Amino acid sequence: MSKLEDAIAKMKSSNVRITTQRVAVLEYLLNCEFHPSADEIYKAMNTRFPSISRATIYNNLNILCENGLARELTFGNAPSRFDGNTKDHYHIICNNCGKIADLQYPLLKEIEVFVEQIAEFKVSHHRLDIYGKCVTCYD
Amino acid sequence: MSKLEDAIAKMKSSNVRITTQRVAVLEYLLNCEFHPSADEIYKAMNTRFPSISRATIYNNLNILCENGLARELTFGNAPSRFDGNTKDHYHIICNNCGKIADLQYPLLKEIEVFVEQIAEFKVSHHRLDIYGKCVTCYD
DNA sequence: CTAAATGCAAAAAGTTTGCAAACGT
DNA sequence: ACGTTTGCAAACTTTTTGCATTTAG
Repeated sequence: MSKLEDAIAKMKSSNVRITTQRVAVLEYLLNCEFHPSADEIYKAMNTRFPSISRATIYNNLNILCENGLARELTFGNAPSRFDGNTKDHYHIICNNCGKIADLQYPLLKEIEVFVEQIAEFKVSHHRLDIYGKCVTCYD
Repeated sequence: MSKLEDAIAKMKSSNVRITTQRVAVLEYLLNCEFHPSADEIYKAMNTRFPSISRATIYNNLNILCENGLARELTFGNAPSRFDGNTKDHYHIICNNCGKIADLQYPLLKEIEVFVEQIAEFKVSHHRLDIYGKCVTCYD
């Protein structure tokens, strides 16, 4: 079962309607080797669906994220990036060119345990981003 | 030497001009027991300076951040929050009410070392946020 | 005196919303 | 058929910019 078929099955079981545009956005995210912005997704979709609207892109991205089929990566005032990889992982971000790379690292469960102990707080998840300069950006 | 005097000394040595509004923003941040947005800072300043402009707030926040006297905490499409505490620390954020608490935890140097080893990447810093529900927000 | 900061208004950028028409189930 | 999604335009929010006036050093 391909990742796309798997994701479509997930949509069906969550009663998320299978529309052409929605599947196209999902497929694009699953096969994307970088972390696209809504606008980049819009432009990519635009070649196949010349009349697609940005609102449709945003709407579908939100629905996919709400249903665990994509992740939104927010970066301050910069446009959000989207990630079709919903497995837990961290990110490495270049301060200079903005490139985002995935970082596989053992999940920091101990910090979550610590927080639940010291604070009266029920942890749901955490986010870790490493900033710096990528190879192509340092002298 | 108070935190404010200390910060003003830092401004002088960085050739950052000491204006009434700038010092007021800085003082507000240093004494603020929460993490205010630009708008909250604007409203607080507005009582003392009825004609202050949002542009002045943003301008000063940017200058303070650029000079290491404040930190901007970005949260996606939600307005940025500002932190007068420039010592390294993490944050705990409530998914429900949005409240932000400081988290003192030993800095994760080992992850930075790891990233520099596996990736060709010069790390400058990292950010870690813990999400979940605060006491007042869980049943 | 000079360069930077202020206040104002307008612009910019990203995202959301309202609505009629089209579509999925 | 029904309710959801689409596409369009307009609205909205946060932040930035341009510019004349004021202020700090």
